[in-house]
Amino acid sequence: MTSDKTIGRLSLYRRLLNELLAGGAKYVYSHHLANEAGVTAAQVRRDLMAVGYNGSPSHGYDVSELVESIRSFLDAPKGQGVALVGVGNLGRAILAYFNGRRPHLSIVAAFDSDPHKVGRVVHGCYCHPIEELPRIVAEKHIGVAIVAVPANEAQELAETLVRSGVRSLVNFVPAPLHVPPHVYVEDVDITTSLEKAAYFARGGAVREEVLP
Amino acid sequence: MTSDKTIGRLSLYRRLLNELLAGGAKYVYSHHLANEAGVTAAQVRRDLMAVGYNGSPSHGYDVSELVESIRSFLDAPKGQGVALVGVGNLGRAILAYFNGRRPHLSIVAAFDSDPHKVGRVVHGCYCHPIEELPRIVAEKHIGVAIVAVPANEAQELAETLVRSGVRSLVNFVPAPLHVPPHVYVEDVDITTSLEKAAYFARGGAVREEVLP
DNA sequence: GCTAGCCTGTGACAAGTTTCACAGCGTGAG
DNA sequence: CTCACGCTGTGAAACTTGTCACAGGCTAGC
Repeated sequence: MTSDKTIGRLSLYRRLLNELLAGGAKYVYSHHLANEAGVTAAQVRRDLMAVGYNGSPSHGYDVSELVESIRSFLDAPKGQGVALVGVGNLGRAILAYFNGRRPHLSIVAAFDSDPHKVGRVVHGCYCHPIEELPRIVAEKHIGVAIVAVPANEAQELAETLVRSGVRSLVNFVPAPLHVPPHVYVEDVDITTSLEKAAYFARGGAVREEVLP
Repeated sequence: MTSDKTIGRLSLYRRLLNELLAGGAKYVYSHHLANEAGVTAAQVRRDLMAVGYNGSPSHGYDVSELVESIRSFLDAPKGQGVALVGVGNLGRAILAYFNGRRPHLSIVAAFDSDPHKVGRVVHGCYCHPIEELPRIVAEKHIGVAIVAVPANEAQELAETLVRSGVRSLVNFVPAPLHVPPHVYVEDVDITTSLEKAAYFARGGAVREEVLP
């Protein structure tokens, strides 16, 4: 029922709220959070309906309580293990990016088919041979996988992952993956993003914010 | 008038069509292309209305003509230069990713504020000091910039880029950039993508908490 | 030459998402 | 105490995006 886009914004709100918390703020109004996030106040309030936390009309939202509500809504109760497949340039950058930062959502295993990479520890993560993927994914109850392999290996890999029990993929390959309906795919397509940006660089982009 | 999402799909269609072309296909039907792209046939036809190319009811679309039509619709007539700012792990991966592959949309300059990176050639791209950004962007008529710097430098950088004449940003920083309305921002937020994937990995339907 | 079949292009409709607008309430000023 | 204010939560309107369904037309086979 809760939409894709709402989930994405909740993730963003949480990060912004954590910053506010670090800055010492105790309460926050929807319009303030909206301004930080670049959306409207009504949208923030609508999104927060999904998590079920109620703010006070006089002070707004209690920042730490709201963070906790979003956390219990978004995060799996027991944490969630993530597998990274493909330890090339992009895979290594992703590992570095997430390294240690996220306790509840960490990359617990890396895989590659290249024997030169297998056995190495990359940014704190051991690289297993791709053949062991089904066993390790099952043993560690990994539900999410990041696909960062060459394009021609992606579809076969996706099928292996799904057979091994993965429920959700983050796909960095610029080609659509064909998976059964119960599997969620989040595409991160840098090529398309760049081409969109190039298209809108000419012609008119219409946004509403201004420089602070 | 043509929406964001249509542009993204056109970029995808073009890549799929190029693959078909490489495979020797001469004609393609909307339902075939739709199947490759993971969308419906009606959507493909609707999207292609934007580019103005007409297929034939009997053979479908002429692949190479269609590719050419999409190209002339999407790409800037004289090509488009792209700047990359931030030559860290992610920036280097992006450089490697795009290296040489795209003639009409190539990264023509890289920038970093770290003196250790300045002057080095990374994946075929010279790294300039950040201070020279306004001059080089103006001289090379760069309209698109990729933002891959630490989060706390992103907003200031965005303002510098906009002042230097950049019209469009691809933002890899997990925080929204505040820019004037004429500037387009394409967010590529890996953190949010992963959190979305994690959310949908569990049934999604099964909410653990109900009303208090 | 005619009919059956399948395709495209597109108006009309449906679904999904965002914004509007207002009731209701707690707070602080007078 | 009372009033006015400004905020939240939410039904309903507005807008955006995707799908349906069919007219029109080319082709193939008879």
